Amino acid sequence: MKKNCTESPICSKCGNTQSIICGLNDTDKNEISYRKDDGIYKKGDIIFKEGNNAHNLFCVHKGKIKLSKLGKDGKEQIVRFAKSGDILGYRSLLSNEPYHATATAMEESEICVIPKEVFQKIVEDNYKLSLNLIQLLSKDLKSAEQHLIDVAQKTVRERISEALLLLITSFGYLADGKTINVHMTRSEIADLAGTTTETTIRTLSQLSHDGIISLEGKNIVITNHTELIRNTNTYD
Amino acid sequence: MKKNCTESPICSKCGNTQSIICGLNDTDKNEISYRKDDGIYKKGDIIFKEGNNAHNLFCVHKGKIKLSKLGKDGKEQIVRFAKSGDILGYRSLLSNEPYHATATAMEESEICVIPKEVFQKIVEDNYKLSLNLIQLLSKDLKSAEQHLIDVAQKTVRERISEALLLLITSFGYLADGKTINVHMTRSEIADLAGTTTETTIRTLSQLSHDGIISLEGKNIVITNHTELIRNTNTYD
DNA sequence: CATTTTATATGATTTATATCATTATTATTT
DNA sequence: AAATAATAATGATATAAATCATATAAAATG
Repeated sequence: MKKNCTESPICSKCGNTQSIICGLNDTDKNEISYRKDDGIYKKGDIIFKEGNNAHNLFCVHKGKIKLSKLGKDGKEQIVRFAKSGDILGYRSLLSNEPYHATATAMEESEICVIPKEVFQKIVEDNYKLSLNLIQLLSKDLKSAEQHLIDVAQKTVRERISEALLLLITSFGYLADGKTINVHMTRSEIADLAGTTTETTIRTLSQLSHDGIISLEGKNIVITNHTELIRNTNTYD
Repeated sequence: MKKNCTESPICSKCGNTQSIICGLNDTDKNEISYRKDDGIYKKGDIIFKEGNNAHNLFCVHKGKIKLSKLGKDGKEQIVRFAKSGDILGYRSLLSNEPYHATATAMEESEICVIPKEVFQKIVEDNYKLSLNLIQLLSKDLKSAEQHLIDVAQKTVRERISEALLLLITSFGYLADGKTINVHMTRSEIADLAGTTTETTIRTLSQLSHDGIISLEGKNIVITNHTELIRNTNTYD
């Protein structure tokens, strides 16, 4: 559910320096600022749906988003996350396809909505931007392939350990440097690791029992990072 | 093992019209023809290895290639295939990273080897090419994400059915219109479907018993395509 | 604040698939 | 052609994880 926001972020003054939009010149940024719409999405709100026609590029100004696809019997599979500075939907716009996944806000998020034509126009006269998009796609493809191997070959305990590490790289820690900076239900973690809710609950409490993590309400605290990595059974 | 070939294919006269190289102008094609090297790879030959530094773009002129990554305990996972007209290694060249996967010839293959600098130079002054690369990456990412869900959520029988369909879309049929145009061992099919050799053997003979396929020596013949699709348990 | 809903926790049971073991068949090499 | 190696085929057994069932705790809602 999108609502209008009183003060819309201005692209040329956006704090997200790592965003792909930031590499653009001021003319382009101003064009985007002028044409874009701005939306606040509440926790659980759907930003776009898998299979729907793609009309916009989404630029996450603030918040946390999960990208998921529907699998067998409607079971959800989380494919990746997005946070401040990330852009969503560009793949569909570039190849004129429907959205590949469903984007859901994991917490209150502020997202700039840039119309398809504006984005396409800017890509057309920005060779540099197209190279950056290639980098982005390469990165996403690389992690998708890795995720594939993980899910295909690892045990549930290894996959859940991987999932926790992914949450850390995606969202980081709270100020204490050990509490994962995101709230997810056991069921969502299951959708990420490719297992069931019950097994996730059991495995997390095992990890907790083994002193690797600590479950404190909605928070997951990493108490032994080295051991967590060892539990993923990866060597690189 | 690379050998010199007496008559190297000339890019401007290459029959592979679908290749990304074909969209280039004659100047670029001639530059590639002049600078490229040409190699014949025998069945089982490794074209490049996961983790090695990337120095070349590979353009498959003829043959069949499997791209695989090493997973847990050295277990192989096939991530995709390449055939005539496909290019390999471009992702690593564009992002200056080592090769992401190992490329192995599945049968005698003829592959043009284009030096990194030549490719990079051409990408630099070819905006159109960079857009095509984006399309390619998008396509690969899309299928990687689908493959992820398949492996995560489907049963072995469903995954093996998917694997057979992937072989069909990758390599097509022989002239009879029903024999899959590629030879793979049960172990390789297992590496593709993410299961074990024994289970693959059992499942294939079940599919054969159910009249969906027919196992004729090294060949797999699809006798009931509709039923094979139904066995993948996919609806789209 | 009571009530309904949603999330977490654990136990018991089942099942798909891996693993181990052996034999048969088909290729490859000498 | 004989010998060797690689691949395919089956059976028996073990096991990780799903499924089913129920209980408790926490959040959301009227």
